[in-house]
Amino acid sequence: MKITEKDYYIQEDKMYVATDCVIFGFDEGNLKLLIFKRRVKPLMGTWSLIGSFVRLQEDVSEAAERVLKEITGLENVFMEELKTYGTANRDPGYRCISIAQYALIRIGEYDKELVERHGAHWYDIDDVPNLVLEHNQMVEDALARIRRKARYKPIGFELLPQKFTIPQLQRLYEAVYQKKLDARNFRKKVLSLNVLIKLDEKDKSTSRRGAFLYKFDKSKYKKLQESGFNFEIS
Amino acid sequence: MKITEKDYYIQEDKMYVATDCVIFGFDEGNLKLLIFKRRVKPLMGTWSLIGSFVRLQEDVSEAAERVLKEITGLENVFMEELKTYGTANRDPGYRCISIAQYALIRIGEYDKELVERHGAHWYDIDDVPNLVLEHNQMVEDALARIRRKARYKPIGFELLPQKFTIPQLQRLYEAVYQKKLDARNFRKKVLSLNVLIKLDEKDKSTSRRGAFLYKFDKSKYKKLQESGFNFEIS
DNA sequence: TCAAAAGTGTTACAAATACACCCATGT
DNA sequence: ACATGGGTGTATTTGTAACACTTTTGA
Repeated sequence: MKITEKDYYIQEDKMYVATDCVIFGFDEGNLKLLIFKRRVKPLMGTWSLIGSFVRLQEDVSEAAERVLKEITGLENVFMEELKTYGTANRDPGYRCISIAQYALIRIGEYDKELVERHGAHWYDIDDVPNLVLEHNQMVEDALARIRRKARYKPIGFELLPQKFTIPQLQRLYEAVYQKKLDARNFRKKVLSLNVLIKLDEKDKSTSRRGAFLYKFDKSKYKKLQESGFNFEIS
Repeated sequence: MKITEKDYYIQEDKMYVATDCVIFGFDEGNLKLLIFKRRVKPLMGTWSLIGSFVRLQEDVSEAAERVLKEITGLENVFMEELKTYGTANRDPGYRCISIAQYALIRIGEYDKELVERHGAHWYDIDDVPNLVLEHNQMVEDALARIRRKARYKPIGFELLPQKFTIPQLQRLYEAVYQKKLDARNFRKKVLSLNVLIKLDEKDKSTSRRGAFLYKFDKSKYKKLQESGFNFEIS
């Protein structure tokens, strides 16, 4: 027996539900944020996170995946709910709550043409302009989240290309934690986690000597994500 | 200039937004959950978390506070967003997303008459019956959250009465972590956090000798909540 | 040959763990 | 006097933190 809306809920209030996406990338030692210029009213032309209204027939997470794919061309990206921004007066149009998500993506793997067509731009995380509504707050909250989370889950690793060097991984952690780490201690700790596979190739783009490339042992990496670890370092 | 709904949003979908509240308490060595019997259709008579639709003119968090007060009489309770349950088909009535919250309350401080009038009941956390919709999932997720969170924030402390003994605090942590802790190490660690004030009174309800009562140093306790700590123990 | 980043080990210190007995009191 | 939970100290282990020099190689 299908229960119809009319029966029970009709006297309650309906509202818009949106989802906004804080998209982090990592490049050249800097943590970066992908934002774009709004092409729709209201507030057309201002910088904004990507987002969308959630449709009746889609999950909230599907809406986030949809908009991410529309703009970056990416699918199967690490994405997680951040929190709900649900104050009554947050949207100047009509009552609308937003469920913010954050995503970690590999810069270089997204569709550049798509991004440009949508007026998107990567900003250094320390250099983000004013965004629409409370989107700057969302970015701050997402940053705080990944800074905490990086201490017990190998979350930062989602941001690197498939093959990466240990100094590269270290620069990522330095960007996330915003402090210099000791190279010996870092290497020791990372290798002790036992999820890296050393390759025979070297990356010579940052030094004459070159640094060995590594990749993740996917199954061990997954176990580590489930069990967590403790990554306090220098 | 007030922007009206009609201008921009009218072609988008609206839906119901609800909030459900996972309410934890602690008593006699057990972590407990407050649930109640639904008095409204659909699914009248089944066990359920407390919850409510969010109204157009109230914040999501206000809706959660409203329903918590209606049923327990409590205000100014520790409550935090858990996550959104937003699949398209979760509600048999009409599209409705729910933003789950979790609250930690002091058993004994809530209004018993109110609770009974609303058909509420405290269940041991290991003994929770089947709940409506995905509410069992919400409880599991909330449990996982507090178990993790108890390791770096003094979150568990919200569950104790104003005056409490160290063995009581230990039993709380044992209930949250689901393992026995070493009394000496526990005491050492807790006292080293430097947020407890020893009182002259003893609680003799659990032993002939009695255990000294303590209370929290509120300002130090707040600082600890902000800065976090590390509570890995035995 | 030199500049610039990669790679490597050891010691000192701090924190967590394991562990067993005496204390206070009501009955 | 005894049963029950409260309270205490130390040695061991584990993990983090601090620290400086050699290697490689393209220009």
